[in-house]
Amino acid sequence: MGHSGGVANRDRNASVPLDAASKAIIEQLQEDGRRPYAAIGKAVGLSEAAVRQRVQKLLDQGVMQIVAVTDPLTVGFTRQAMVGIRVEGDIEPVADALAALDEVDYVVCTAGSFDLLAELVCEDDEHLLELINKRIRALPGVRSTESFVYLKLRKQTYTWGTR
Amino acid sequence: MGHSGGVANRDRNASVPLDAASKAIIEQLQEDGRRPYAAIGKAVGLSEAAVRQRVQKLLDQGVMQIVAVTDPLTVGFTRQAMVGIRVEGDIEPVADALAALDEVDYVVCTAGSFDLLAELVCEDDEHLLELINKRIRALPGVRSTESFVYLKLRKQTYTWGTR
DNA sequence: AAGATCGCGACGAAATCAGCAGCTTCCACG
DNA sequence: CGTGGAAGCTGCTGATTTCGTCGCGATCTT
Repeated sequence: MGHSGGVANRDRNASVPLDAASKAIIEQLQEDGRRPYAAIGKAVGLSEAAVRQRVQKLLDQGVMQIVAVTDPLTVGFTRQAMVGIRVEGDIEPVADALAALDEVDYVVCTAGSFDLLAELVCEDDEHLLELINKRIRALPGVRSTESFVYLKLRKQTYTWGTR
Repeated sequence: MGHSGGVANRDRNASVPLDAASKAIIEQLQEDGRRPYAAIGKAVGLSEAAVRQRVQKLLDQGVMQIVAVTDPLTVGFTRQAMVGIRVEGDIEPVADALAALDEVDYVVCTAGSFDLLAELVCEDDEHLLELINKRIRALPGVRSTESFVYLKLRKQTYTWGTR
């Protein structure tokens, strides 16, 4: 796929333990992804070089990524939806197949009345319909799906900090 | 709230028309939010200053934001969930109330068997339980909720490009 | 048609980044 | 205990990038 790979792709469940300094660095970059290393260093009490090394390592490890995020509705994707999926048999291969689709930007395994949730980004209704009916429901192991078409995005933040 | 505000907070439904150059710039920054302006300029055929001015405008307009994103599970939030909510009466005030909660990082109005979807980020089970039972279900207008606790994040990308 | 506005390219000054060497700390191991 | 090694931090230097500003040309405005 043309994607550069998202968080949790490198070490799937690595659960890298983060010390206080790295968490503080992440919080700084959650506020502004382009904040200079020196400014971050001043805020967290490290030298500029140390911050740079840590940031690079966090990126390499896949713990975080620094990217531009947009509201898809404002950049030409007029239809978005969340799809709840019930699977029979192994969930993993279905999750993998979903993750391989370019229009799917988010896949999560869940407990509850769905086994998987996937967020879809489409150009129009026709595209969305084709994706759900022809490609997602056709995946082996998919028992049923339920779609929630997005009407309005109300909140989208990335600054939840760390603990 | 302590949040800096997400996409679509400034001009809610602004739908700013983006020309090809701005779209190309956004795509560059979706790959790497720290890519230098000069490199972006070379890729999209503009000068460094032009890229810089356009990026600044896109940020000011709220069309995009450049931030660090992480898998919350790796930074100390052990419990995440999506909550589907059925509302009676106006949806807007409920959406506003949800958006005001710090633990809620994502709120969207949907068509389908839920009126709203909200993503929650919590520190532990107790925190999650308290949030759903005491604060979300107690909101006026909330008829019922259904929770999907996250077991494993499989894909999370922001590089869907533009159209 | 003159004037105003907007976006872009150009350029210099200042800030930032990248790589490297040296130092300290902390363990593991003999 | 003492030593080797790894990891992390700092300070340094040169290269790169960012930032403010200016002038130009195209497009609108009146």
